[in-house]
This record gives sequence, C-alpha cells and structure tokens, in this order.
Amino acid sequence: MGRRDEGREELRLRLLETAERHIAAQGLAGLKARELTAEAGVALGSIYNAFENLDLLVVHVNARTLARLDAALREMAPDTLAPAERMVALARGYVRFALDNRRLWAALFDHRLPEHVAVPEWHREAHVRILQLIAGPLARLRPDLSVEQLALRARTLFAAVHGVVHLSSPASSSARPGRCSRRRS
Amino acid sequence: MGRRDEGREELRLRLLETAERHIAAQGLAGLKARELTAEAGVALGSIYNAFENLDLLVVHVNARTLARLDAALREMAPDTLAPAERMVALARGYVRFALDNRRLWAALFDHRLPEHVAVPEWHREAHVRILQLIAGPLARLRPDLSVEQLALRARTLFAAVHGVVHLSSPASSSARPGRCSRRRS
DNA sequence: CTTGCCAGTGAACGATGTTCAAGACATTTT
DNA sequence: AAAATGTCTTGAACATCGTTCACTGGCAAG
Repeated sequence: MGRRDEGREELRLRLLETAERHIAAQGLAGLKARELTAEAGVALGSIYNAFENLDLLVVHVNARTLARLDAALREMAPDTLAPAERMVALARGYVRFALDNRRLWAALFDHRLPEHVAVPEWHREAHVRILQLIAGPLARLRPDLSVEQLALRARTLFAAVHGVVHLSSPASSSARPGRCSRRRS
Repeated sequence: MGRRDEGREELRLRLLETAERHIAAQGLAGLKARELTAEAGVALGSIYNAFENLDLLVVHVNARTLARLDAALREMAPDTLAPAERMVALARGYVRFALDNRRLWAALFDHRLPEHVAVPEWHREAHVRILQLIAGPLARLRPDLSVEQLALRARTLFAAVHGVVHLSSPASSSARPGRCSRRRS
C-alpha cells in the first residue's frame, strides 16, 4: 500500500522536474504533453495519473518557482537590515531573480487557468508570503497604517516594481503556443 | 480592378469588427477561427485572404484598441492642464479605460506573437505615441532630463501604473485557450 | 460568347490536450 | 501455489484548434 503512494509521489516529482527544466529551456509555450512525457520516460497518460491536468502541473511548477523566489528574497533582504534598505534589497532581489530565471519567472504570469477555474488555495498562500515579505519592513516605516492598508500598499508596491521589471524584460515579447506550419510541397 | 481592393478592405474591416466584438464579449481566449468566420458570415479560409494569420488579425484589433486608448487619454488630459495635473489625468484615464474596456485592454498584453516573429513597426509606433503622451508633461516637469532619459522615465512611469492596474484587475485571472472537455458517456 | 483569372470556399491536415479500455503488476484470499 | 481482486500504467483514439490548398463560381477582357 505504501509503495504505491511513494511511486505516485516519485512520478509527480519526475514530471515536475522535467517540466521545470523544459520551461526553463524552451519557455512555457514550448511545454507539450507529448514532449514532456517522452523526456520524462513515462507514458502520455501518466500526466493525468499524477495531476488533474497539464494546467495544474504548471501551477505546481510555478509554486516551486515562487518558493525559490521567496527563499532568494529572504536571503537577499535579511531582517538585520534597516527597513528602508530592506525594501530596496527586495526590489533588487526581484530584478535579479527575474534575470536569473527569465523563463520560469515569465511562466509565473504568462500562465492562465481556464475561465472559472479557481487558483488552488496553497498557491495563493505562496503569493501572500511574498507580499508579507514586503509588508514587514513597510510596517516599520509606516506604523500609522492599518493591517488592511499595509496589505494593500504592499500589493501596490509589488505591482509597480513588477510592472517595471516586466515591461523592461525581453521575455515579454516571446513565446506563444506553437502554430501549425505545414511543410510546403 | 479597383473594386477588388475595396472588397478586400471591406472583408478586413468586417473580420476586424467581428473579432473586436468577440474579444470584448468572450475575451481573447474565446476567439476561435471557426466561430469568428461563422459570426462574420464568411468562409474559414477568408481569414487568410485578409490577413497573414489569426495572430496578425489580433494585432490589428490591438492597434485599434491602442488608438482608442490614445484618443481617450488625449481627451482626458488636454494640454490646457498644468503638467502635474496632466500626469494625474493620464493615470486616471488609463484606469478608466482599463475598466471600461476590460477584455480588449487585457488582450493588449495577454496576446503573444510566436517566438522570433517581430511586432509590426506600425504597431510599435502606436505604443510610442502613448509614451510620448507621458513624455510631454514630464519634459516640462523635468527640463533637466535628456530626450533619452525622458523616454526611459516615461516608459518606467507607464510600466509602474500599468502594473498596479494590471494586478488589481480581475481580468488577470481569467481566459485561457479552451481545453478539451469531452462529454462523458 | 468565349476565355482567363482570381477571390472565396470548406474539406483535409498536423498538432495539441484529454480520455479510457485493456494490459501489467502487486497484494490478498482460498 | 493458484486464483481472485484490486490498482497503476499505457498508448491508441478523440475533439478541437489554426492553417493549407485544390477547386469553383462569377466578373472582366478579348
């Protein structure tokens, strides 16, 4: 009984890591079910044994990326720094991460779930953790703000920085799900 | 001879307006070649008589949206205003436009061309016109900046405002090219 | 009236994500 | 040990997508 669950977790991890490598190399648009499973050495249908569908697999990859971003930011902006310096370090850390992980970072916001399909709760929490990273030093800079105001302002700050990084990134102009281009006769 | 070209332009316009309506109603992800042509009352292949492919058609729709945004901003931020007030009016105008044209506005940055396919020059110019709208009052506020610094700062300002509007918009969580969901037996 | 031409048409194609009957394998029961 | 009973894995089949191209109908020129 236990071995089956281990095998399942092993399969999930194998697909996750293969998909991550593939996205990092080819971009989110280059991730096809058949290539992915061939590269991972498993059958096409195995995706649906390990995950609900390919979209959810991508969400899992994005969650990993978000966790790595979170770790990188915590390392670059330790709480030994003064609040203002910490904010700057967070912004610089974000830029650095985006440059060092271009395609995986792009996948974070390029990917869209089908309409009316909610983002899993555990993935939302990963976002919240990033925002709390900003809200921390912000609270010390602005002790007058309420918790709600703090959360809103952290979101706004992140959005502004992200917008600048995003528009400056060359990654924004590339990658689309492949079109058909049949060979000419 | 002349009538043929008129007919071609007529077809382009028909497809353009139908696609625009469809995107405004269903979102960019809901735009399928077959639905579009059926709705426009033309054959499937007609798309490729009028445009290079569906992607380029979308770029044309986006160009129209960008032109409407440009016009809306020029109306909301006339040069009779003081520079600082004009900047604020531009930002408010952008938010207003995004709210009033959610899906068409979302299509502006949701849409991605296939890799290695360059954005047409005339579409880049439409972007530049928006940025010049920002650079105008900015130049009066900061006469010390060079033209290049002005352009860069206008881009950054736009990106920051856009990032905030984007992340606050509910449109960011919806819309993906439809997946298969075969009916159960 | 005949001829040539070309824009419009839609069946066919390759690619894609997803499903599911059937086989492979392990575990438990007799 | 053999049989029974699940569970996981597999890949052919399916629906749907953008795109192509041989055909055709109607207009203009001869």
